[in-house]
Amino acid sequence: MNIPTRTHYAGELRPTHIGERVTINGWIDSNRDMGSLLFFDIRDRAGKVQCVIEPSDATMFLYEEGKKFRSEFVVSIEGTVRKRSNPNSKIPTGEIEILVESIIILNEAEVPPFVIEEEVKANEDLRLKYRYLDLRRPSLQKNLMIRHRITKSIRDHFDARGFIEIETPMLMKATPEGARDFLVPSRLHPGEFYALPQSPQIYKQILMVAGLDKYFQIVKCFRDEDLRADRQPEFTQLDVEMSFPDEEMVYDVMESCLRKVWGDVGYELPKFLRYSYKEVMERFGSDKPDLRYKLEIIMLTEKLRGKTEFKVFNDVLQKKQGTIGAVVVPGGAAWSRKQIDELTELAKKYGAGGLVWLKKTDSGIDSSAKKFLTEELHSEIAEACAMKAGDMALIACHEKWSRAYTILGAIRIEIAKRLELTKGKQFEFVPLWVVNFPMFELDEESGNYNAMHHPFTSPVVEDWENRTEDLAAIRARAYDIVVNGYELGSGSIRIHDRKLQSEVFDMLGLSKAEQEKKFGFMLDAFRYGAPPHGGMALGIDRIAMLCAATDNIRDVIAFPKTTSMQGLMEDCPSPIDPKQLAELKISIKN
RNA sequence: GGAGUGGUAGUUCAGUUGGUUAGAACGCCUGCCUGUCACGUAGGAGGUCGCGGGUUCGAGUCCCGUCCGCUCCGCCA
Repeated sequence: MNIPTRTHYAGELRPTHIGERVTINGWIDSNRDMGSLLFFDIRDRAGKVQCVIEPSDATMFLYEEGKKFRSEFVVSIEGTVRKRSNPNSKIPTGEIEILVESIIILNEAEVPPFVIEEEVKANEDLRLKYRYLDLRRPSLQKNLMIRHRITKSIRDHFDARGFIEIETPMLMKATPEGARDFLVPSRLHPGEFYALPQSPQIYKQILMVAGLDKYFQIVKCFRDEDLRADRQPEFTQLDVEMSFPDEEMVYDVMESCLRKVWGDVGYELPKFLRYSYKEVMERFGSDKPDLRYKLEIIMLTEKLRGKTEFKVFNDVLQKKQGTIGAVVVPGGAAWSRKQIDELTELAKKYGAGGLVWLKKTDSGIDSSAKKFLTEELHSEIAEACAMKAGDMALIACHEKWSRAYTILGAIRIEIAKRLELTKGKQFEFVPLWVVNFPMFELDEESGNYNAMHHPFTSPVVEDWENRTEDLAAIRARAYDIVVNGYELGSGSIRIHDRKLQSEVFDMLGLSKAEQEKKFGFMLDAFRYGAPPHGGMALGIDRIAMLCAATDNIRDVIAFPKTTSMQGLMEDCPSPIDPKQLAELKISIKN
């Protein structure tokens, strides 16, 4: 069968095409049989258009063929575009229709397991199993087109600035710091393994040593960790590295990149805010705050010190890092016991013992800790929180500084959700840099220090030189980009000095032997003239989520995995055949 | 690893205190219909109540286990 050559996409036909003879190839979206008058819509990736078969002796054969149409048949039709007598203002092609003159059914289709329509009703697992059907929906096609626009925009941007895209290996050395690696057994070297990259971090640094100067790559990365609504086991990063940079140079190239990306998909990105890690934690209770709304946290630690007999507060205040803070719910005095209980449960999930509420009304101030706090203290708290009559403050505390603010941050987000503070703001973007992260983080379980960013991050020189036993006080030359509550990516100025790198490894508890074994090749590279360098990595999937206004990462990935890391369509992972397995066993053995 | 929540027709769901033959809407099939576009209209087919076990005269419903989806905590240098 000759496949007729398409002249137009269905969705692009407009009144300017009236009178033209066109050929459309696509899927039957719906058909409406009026007896002897037959309407059907043809859909392709550009949209859909109505076709009509009118009765006459000459077109009887068309009518008979058209009667056979069912949903999702693949057809080719030829006909003439004409103005509709009854226009449909709801669709872009609504002013015209195609008067059908020829029909070819290219392929039939079984009744699909769910109706393919924009207002999706089927559950996600069913849609994932039949992903090829779900992907026929205009919104998912639009998301993939947005994603294409984003990567195209990024490549243009970095190309114009003299960056070159270089591919790095997918089979690399396992470096089991950080996230779990996906491992690939080596057949030729039994007992040895490759790992899939969690990031091309070391390769890109070595490219700087090699003198490539400005590198970028749009690259798949893999992490064998549990999933979330915004996290997949394989994800796409924009990876960037440059030689001889300072922070401002990185900020400039990344900011202008994102501004161009957003512009190319149709939105204007405002000026980036800049906050220190400490400031975002203390004001918003998160290192990736959504700043489309305020609801700032109010510090009460010093306000309450020595002023109360309340054991819950006093126990916390005795600890070095003990922190008490509050978030005000505008109009929250009207909240029910049940609503407050739900917030309390949320706080407990994040490690709080409970929540104290304090309501201010025209008749005075009431609180759940009334027995323990004086009336005067009630007023002081209300004043510190700048409460108006009708407001409620939710007070939480924890002996650990960052935990206290994390609890308050979670409450802040939940309040915003309940008050619908982001409603209608899905295309309002508030980008910010979070800077001055601590270099090290104390792991409470082991008592060891971990790198907060990664072990290749350069410390702030003066902090490093004046360091004490409190390693958490050392700041890193690291930075994150955050937009609307999503960490879009992070980066740093790297260590390029072999000795310093080795000292940092020491502090992280890596013996010299381990350093040599795991990172020897990198330390070796640093022997031969490593330039100062730094860069960043951004999550393309999350950028696409924001631009597509979805909070589900699966909506911007063609073939995503479920939260238990399965591919429902292809059914993977899956057992392998015995021969493969036998060979694998040999590879793993020893 | 943990918590919550869901799993009933092709799909989305309802199903009361455990009680006769498990319902609705959409979809599907057949007929009718010349301006529909969520077409209308008349009729019809369609069920391993996720799976396994238990309690009971009797289980979609109660109990135990298990699998799967989603969300979250831990985790994600």
